[in-house]
Amino acid sequence: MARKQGSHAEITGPKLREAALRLFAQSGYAAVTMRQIAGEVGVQVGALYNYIPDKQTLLYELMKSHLEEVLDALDVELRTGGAEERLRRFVHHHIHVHLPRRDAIRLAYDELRSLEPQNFAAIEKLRHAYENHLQGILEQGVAEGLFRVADLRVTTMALIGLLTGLFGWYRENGRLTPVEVEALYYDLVRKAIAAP
Amino acid sequence: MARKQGSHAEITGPKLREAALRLFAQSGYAAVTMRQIAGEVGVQVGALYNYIPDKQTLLYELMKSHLEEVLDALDVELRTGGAEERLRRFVHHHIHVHLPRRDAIRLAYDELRSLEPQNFAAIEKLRHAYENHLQGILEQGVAEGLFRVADLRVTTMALIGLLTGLFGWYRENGRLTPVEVEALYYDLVRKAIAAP
DNA sequence: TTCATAACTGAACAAGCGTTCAAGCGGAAG
DNA sequence: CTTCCGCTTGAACGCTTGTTCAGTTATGAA
Repeated sequence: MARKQGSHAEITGPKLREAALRLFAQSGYAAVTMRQIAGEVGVQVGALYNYIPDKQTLLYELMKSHLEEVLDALDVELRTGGAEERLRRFVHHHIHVHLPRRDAIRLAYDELRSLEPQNFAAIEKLRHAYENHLQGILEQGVAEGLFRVADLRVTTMALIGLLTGLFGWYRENGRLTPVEVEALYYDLVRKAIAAP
Repeated sequence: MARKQGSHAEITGPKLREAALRLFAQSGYAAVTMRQIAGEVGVQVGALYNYIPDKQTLLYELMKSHLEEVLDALDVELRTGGAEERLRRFVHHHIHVHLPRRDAIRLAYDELRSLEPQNFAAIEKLRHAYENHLQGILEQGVAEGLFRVADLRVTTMALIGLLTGLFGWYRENGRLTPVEVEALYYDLVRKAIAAP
């Protein structure tokens, strides 16, 4: 029977994932050692292997659970509405979900190359699902005559790049609040694809 | 007296830099071993150290020489012209210089974290110089009444993100030629900041 | 209080790391 | 042809890597 109290498992498990996420995002998967992670958790290396089968699976699970979480929330958010309203919600969701999770999105974009082929394929699929949400909104907007998009795929990828670049330079304690930055980014996106 | 023919130095040197650039961009600095690089060059590990003092300096020199090259070319390109013309040349230059050098720009953006503090500071400076070129164009455009920019710094960073995201997904043998993709990206940039 | 066992320690493992260097090869200079 | 030396080899160095595991600790259940 599983112990419910007094067990460290329910502390060490999350601490391990937090530390790994932070360190992987900061220094890159290959540059982080299991001993570094153990040090942050406050435990010896060997103890980590009560929670994960190996380092590669740890990376994969971190990326997968983040992307699934974000996609689930997005599905709900975009269920209804016109193209303009859905675009606004997409930008809002993208920025507000990721800003407090900068480490997670940097993993999802930078560390694809550190995944073994099978894991890579699974994560790539989730990333495509995310891109396709935006692409669907653009299609809808074109159909509604609200947007003008010269090339659907290129515009989708360009806007994803625009929105994701934010996490490379934004600083929590900088000049602008998340709300201000969201308004500025939405304005750029909206104007870039507005029908004349 | 330096040998001019029959010496391998003038073959091995460039081959080393090419291989290192490719492998670093592909797998990340930390994940690439000196033995892997030597293997690609067709030489034993020890031989590499006739050309570089150590691995870290190799990374630094690759990033530095790429950025300096790009900046020098940009200085010439943007010397004259109105804001609209200079913006067009900036986008043209950015895309056409980097597309055949995808590895180099990925290094410059992804591997900043692999640099030791002193090297990091030097590279960061060059990156800022690049961003400031675009920012100068935007300022000029606003002064000329051609562009409308709500926040100069945010717009600069957003557009850099937009333009740089391209190198994450564009494929040489894909559906679109560099010229087509440049036109599409320029259109997005132009509309995003156009004065009404 | 006793017992079972989840959680952790501490040491060990083979493999691989960046870097060094004595020794040898082979083409250019004399 | 002989000498010289830039370039390369092949082995070695001390250290770190991810992972394993027998043994210890400490907790909740009985």
